[in-house]
Amino acid sequence: MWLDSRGLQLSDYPRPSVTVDVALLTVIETGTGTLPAVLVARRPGGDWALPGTFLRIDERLHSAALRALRDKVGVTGEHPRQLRVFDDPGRDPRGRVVTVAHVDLVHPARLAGRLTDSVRLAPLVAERFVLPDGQERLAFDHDLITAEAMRWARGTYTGRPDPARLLGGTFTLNDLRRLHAAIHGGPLQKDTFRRRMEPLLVPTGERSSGSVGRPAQFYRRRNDLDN
Amino acid sequence: MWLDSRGLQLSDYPRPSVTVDVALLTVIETGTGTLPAVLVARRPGGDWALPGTFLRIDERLHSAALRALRDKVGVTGEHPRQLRVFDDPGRDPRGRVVTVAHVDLVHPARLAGRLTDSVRLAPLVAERFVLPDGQERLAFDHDLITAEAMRWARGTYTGRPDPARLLGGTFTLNDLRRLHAAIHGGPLQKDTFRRRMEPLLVPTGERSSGSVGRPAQFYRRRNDLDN
DNA sequence: GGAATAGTGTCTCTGAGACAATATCTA
DNA sequence: TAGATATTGTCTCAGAGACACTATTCC
Repeated sequence: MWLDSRGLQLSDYPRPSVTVDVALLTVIETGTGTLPAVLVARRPGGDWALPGTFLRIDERLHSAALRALRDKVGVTGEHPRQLRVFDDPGRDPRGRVVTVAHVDLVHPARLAGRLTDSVRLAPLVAERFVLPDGQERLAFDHDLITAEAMRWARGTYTGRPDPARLLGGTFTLNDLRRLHAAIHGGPLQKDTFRRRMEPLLVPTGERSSGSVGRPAQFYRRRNDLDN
Repeated sequence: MWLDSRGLQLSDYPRPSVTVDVALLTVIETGTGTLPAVLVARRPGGDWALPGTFLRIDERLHSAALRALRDKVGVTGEHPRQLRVFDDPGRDPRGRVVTVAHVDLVHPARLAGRLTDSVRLAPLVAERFVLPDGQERLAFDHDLITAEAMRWARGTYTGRPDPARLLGGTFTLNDLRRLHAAIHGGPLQKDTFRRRMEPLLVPTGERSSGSVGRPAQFYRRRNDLDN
């Protein structure tokens, strides 16, 4: 066992606890259009927070993030990435806790069966995530984390069709444009958008039907790029 | 004091230690040209590592990074930023330690007076940082950290003249181009480079002299942008 | 004048952005 | 047919990239 110059081991020193928190983002269809949303879980006290957990001593951050998703919101199969560490000394009333925030962006169908009274989706309206019960803020500093997670999502979607496969296998350019408008938070011109995206897509040959107007070509992502 | 449902507090649970490590990058002039370099410190065992320290329980990451720079390499006044957390379970032989890697890019004059037998600059040659004593690798996973730090540095210098003020107040476009070529790792065309940079600069009116060839205009950074 | 370095003119490509026309479906 | 949506034509503008030319200094 390793000992330092004073004969002490690492665990003899006071040190902060480490948690992971995961901002699991998705998009949902509402009456007024497509909106980004984040998955939140109700805590014992009744307030809402991102799923998170304490990092165990021999655990990797990625595993802890997966465990938080499985145990707190019943979601499996995601691929959370590190966002950054949040370390404000007053951020957790339980004691000194720094958290490694993670983020992922997933298809809403992966979450649909998991929603309960205490696991909900909070849609983004006017740059704020709207919580159930009309609550104003997420617990801890999770409002900061979700804001940074949305910035990450916008970054990954600019210039790429659908890296998180939010649209499934095939989609029309209108589907894709509505998705990007939702994530970006504003309208996008259809011809410019088409020309930027088309080289990254391949038409399937099938066309939409059943609705009014000229049928649209279906596309899928070119898989020779990180689309 | 906060207690959980089992009557235990946070410090009753086994948990990893947290360190911060700082990749302090700079550029140095050598006989063959300008090269990026990273500040390394010799450890008791004789191997080289980035300056780092354990995060104390009530300390912020930023403060710990500054403390590591002050205590381990005698450098003050820098502004390290978070890179990401490195958490490989075997990365530290002393026990379970995750590290929050930080990075900053500073003028070599800020380091020149601090170099000693055990505090040195390792220049980047052919995508590898060359250590003193002909040693192959940095301690722990610090080779991974320095590689990611260089990626960060390249990102911050693309499209901006000199955000880290590596050239001081005034410089010619040739000075600037040599700096960018060193950081980017390859040659840059002078006319294209000039046209991209000139809108971000303001000429001082003075011109170089004393050497062969047509004198060059001196410039400084426009400070109405994050240059 | 010759060597060396600084700075500019110009051409080609590419892509964004905007407007408007044309095409093809449903009701 | 009218209405709705998809798709394309075209014009302008800006910037990257490349090549070659001109300008100004020191020796």
